Amino acid sequence: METNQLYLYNSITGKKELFEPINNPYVGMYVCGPTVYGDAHLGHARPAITFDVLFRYLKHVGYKVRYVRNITDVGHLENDADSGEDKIAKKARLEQLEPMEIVQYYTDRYHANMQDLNVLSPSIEPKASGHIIEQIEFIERIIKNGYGYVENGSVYFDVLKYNEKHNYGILSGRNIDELINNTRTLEGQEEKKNSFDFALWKKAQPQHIMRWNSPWSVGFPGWHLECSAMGEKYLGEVFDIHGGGMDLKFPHHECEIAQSVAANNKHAVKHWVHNNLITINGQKMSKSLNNFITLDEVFSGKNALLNQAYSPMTVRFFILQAHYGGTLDFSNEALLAAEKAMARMCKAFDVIDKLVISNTSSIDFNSYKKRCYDALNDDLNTPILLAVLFDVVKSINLIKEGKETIDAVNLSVLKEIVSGFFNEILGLINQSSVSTKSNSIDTLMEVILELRKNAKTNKDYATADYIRNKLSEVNIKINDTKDGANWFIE
RNA sequence: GGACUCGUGGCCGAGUGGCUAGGCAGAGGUCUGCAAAACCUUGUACGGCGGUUCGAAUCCGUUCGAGUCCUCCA
Repeated sequence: METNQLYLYNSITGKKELFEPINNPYVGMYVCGPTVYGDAHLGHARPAITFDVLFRYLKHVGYKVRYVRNITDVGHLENDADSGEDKIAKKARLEQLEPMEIVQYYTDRYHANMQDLNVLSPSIEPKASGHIIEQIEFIERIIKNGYGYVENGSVYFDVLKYNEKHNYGILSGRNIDELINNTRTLEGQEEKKNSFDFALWKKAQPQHIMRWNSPWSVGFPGWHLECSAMGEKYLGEVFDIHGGGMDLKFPHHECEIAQSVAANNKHAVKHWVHNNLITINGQKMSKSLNNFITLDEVFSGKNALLNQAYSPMTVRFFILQAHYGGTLDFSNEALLAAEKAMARMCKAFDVIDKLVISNTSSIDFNSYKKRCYDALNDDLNTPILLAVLFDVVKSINLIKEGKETIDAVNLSVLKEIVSGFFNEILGLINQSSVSTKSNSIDTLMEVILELRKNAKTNKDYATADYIRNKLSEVNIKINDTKDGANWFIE
């Protein structure tokens, strides 16, 4: 699709911009992945799905995409920690486990959640702990260029110095003067020249279990460094897209920009894309606020905030029903609405193979297809795309009822729309058609429905209702239609 | 306090200077032994107050409210 023009909102310019790869047809995309010290929650599903769709769409239109999503397994500090203690190390002590054991455990669980959500694996999933050498080398370059200083075994980034020639705050719209006035006084800041300087390398305290040798001290890399180092390693000094949650804009991504400019004298990222947050009761869902629902809990329904379990596909649909740039508020009502909406869509798609093919078509499915592309090309507008697909659903139903017609050519376009946009790009899976594929149960139900049909013919409604009610108790639902009865598992 | 974002019908959520978003719920209907489901039809919303305009929910100002960030947490 050479004519396809994707416009993406660029956080750094604040405008929708035509996406043009630096090195067509190759596209490099880096997205901040999870910190693996706990189970993923609903909030983590949002960036994963957002950038999964972007990844899928870029591939769909013909680009060769290398998608790098990191695993953060070192270097992060507790929000409320007494004294800057590595998050993972702390949990390790509490649970009497090796840090890497925890990393492995939660990484596996994260992967399982992602698979449930039908999120494709990234091309490369690098771990911070596996790139200590690259990070040290990156720091050396920053120091050599005069933007880092060593103090007591730790290395800090000199923001003020950087800001003389460059613009610190370019992404988040902050300026240094405000940072000076507004930064709170915190403990453990004495080593830094300025409160807003950030660490590139941190000397390990005795309680830190995760530690590596470096030219400056035995310690661990700073919190923003891994993305700069790994992005450069796998995507080059300059690459196309960097994604992540809104909450990462400052300081994380701001610091990344500063690091890359300090090391290479150029901006590493052409296009910044930020997804918004999932809120609950209007507030950000996060670990620190302790108002989160893990994905496992959503899928099982085991959380006091949940009225029921919601399938991974319901969650995916729910997230896609909102534009990635806006907040999305969690509620049982909204999840339930998504579940029903998705079911209705799937049921319509199920009847496509049973549609009667006419000589002419009263509906032009190519125009739907165009609207699908238009929706995605306008800053990945998945809610609009879903609205178009609901128009398609309506058309399918009208054809089914004989009120509209479809010919063979349009039928193939219709199938293309479903497999292309619904399955391939949005990554949704029609589970109603998948779950009923069991030969023995099919045969069994055929027999039962036959017996019930006979009962109905004989006006033995007591027996007919008995069959229906009893099976309903085990979630096998029977519906009578004018073409006979059908059944499904609820 | 500062930076930024947002405020749309019962709920979720698009959009935008004049033309139906969509979904869920509700209402009416079709179908039907009954039920359920399915399908069809249906709503006239854009925080308050000013202003610009032939015309604003959409632009500007102001006000109220909410949120995110402002930390050595991604």
